[in-house]
Amino acid sequence: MSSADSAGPEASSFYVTTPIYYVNDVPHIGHAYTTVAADVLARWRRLNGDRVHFLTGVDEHGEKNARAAADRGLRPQEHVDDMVPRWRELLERLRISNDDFIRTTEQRHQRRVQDFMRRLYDQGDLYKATYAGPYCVRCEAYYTTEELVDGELCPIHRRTVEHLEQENWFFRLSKYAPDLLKLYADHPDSVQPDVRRNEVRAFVEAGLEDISASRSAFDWGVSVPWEQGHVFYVWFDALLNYVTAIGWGEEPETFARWWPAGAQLIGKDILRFHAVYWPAMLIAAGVEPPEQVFAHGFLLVGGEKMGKSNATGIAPAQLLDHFGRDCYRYYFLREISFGQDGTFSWESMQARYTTDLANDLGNLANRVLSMVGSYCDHVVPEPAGQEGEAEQALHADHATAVEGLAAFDRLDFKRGLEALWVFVSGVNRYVEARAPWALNKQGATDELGRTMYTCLDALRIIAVLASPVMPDAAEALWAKLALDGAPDEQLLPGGAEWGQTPVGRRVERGALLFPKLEEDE
RNA sequence: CGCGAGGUGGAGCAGUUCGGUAGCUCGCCGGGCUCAUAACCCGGAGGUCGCAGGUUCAAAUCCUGCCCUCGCAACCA
Repeated sequence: MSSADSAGPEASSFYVTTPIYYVNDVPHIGHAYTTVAADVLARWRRLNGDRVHFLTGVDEHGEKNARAAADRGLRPQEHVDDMVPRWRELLERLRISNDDFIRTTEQRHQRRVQDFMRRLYDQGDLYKATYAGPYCVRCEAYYTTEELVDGELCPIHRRTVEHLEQENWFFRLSKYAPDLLKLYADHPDSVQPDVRRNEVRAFVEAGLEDISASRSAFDWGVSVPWEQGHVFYVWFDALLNYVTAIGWGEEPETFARWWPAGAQLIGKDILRFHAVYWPAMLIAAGVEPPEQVFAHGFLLVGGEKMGKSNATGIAPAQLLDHFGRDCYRYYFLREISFGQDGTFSWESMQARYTTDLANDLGNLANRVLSMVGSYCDHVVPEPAGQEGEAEQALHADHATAVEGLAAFDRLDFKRGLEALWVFVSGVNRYVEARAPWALNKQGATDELGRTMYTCLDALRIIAVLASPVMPDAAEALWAKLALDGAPDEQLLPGGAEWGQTPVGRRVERGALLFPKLEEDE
């Protein structure tokens, strides 16, 4: 938990990234999953007073894009320009609060990639060698003969591979194995979860080979400045986005402010690139590795792994249309342990919506506001009367939520949301315990005021605490309570403390926060 | 002996680090309340914790063997 009593109130900086997505892909729930998690983390850190820089973007280079462009009769740049908007649309629909969006075709990126790579070149970490073998264009990868299916098909795409012989520049990855092992040992947080770190450590311990860092068979990439006809291998280009976007080599102050990244979120499929190659590149260039690379699990659909390659993707738009943005953001983080594989199903999403959002939270807001309307003439009453056992129980639930949400710091969103819901149901229990309808009948005005004030105040706190995950609902609740400012402008821990709801405001019951959905499909 | 993860009431999971009443969500059954989106609250039934041994006063938790599932195995969101 962040210490509230540390002397220096100056905000710490936190840089969070998602992978840059391959423009040529169709956005699916896997992409959205990583992006939402990063967004929640970013919003959570902001809520806790950190200065946050949140980066996402797209990877536009590589032979695959060049070929896709050719198929459409377009120049590569025209093709990627045409593809980028749908990625931006996804961010908007999910209400992602990224501070920057990088495209690898941008000049700022290309220039800095060249500078970075030249540095490795100048110090002898890149050397020229011939690489030959079966090559899958769609993977942009060489395979060994044993890996091929039926001796000629790419194991991923089941397409015929090509035989390629290229003069490539190689990066002396093997040289940095000791540094990597030291990194894993000294900074266990640098690769998370632990399982994943063990995996990469075992991989590195088994011995590293150097990896090719350039391609000469095509030209859609960042050109190698010291050799005509070569472009950098797309992974070197892509990984460097994390530092080029914050001014590496050209804006030292900006760079120093954000780097090293506090959290780089990835899917476990690209673990090796981010937990081995990436820190090795940085170490080679004399740059600190990120504080944390966190690999989440896969979303399984009907027990099947989904991914961009096997195209079993489900369109986020379909889910967003049906369940809405807040539910989308909530569902995946609440249902699945971040870091482990998890199963997505329409039914479980429907269940989460109905139970957690409509019944527990939405109905709570509605019943409280309804009672304030009937019993208090729509006005926030004085918290008169005495606190009793009911309030004490509620305070305990509140503490559970506040403490439990610190799990977000460890990217354990599921635990954090579980804790928050202890408080949500705690307020429902509180309503039962106090039975405002009975107090109203008895004419126990003071007790009634205390009760309704406490409920409204609790809703205010819930709006603040839920705002990183459900920004829309948090705002809607905020408006109903006639509060000033916005839920995400509050700061923890103060913003989630009791007694800050102003008395005397007129509150609005308004529309349901989460109306029940038709039980279709 | 390639590396790793996992097998817990109908479903999905937690608990296994530092052995000692097996917990949660959904579902099911019963009760309560009536402010609320047939919502909310309380209680209950239901488990040989993959299999077989072992250590121990005591094991889901430690040890051994086996079975099953799933990832990774060099450049594949």
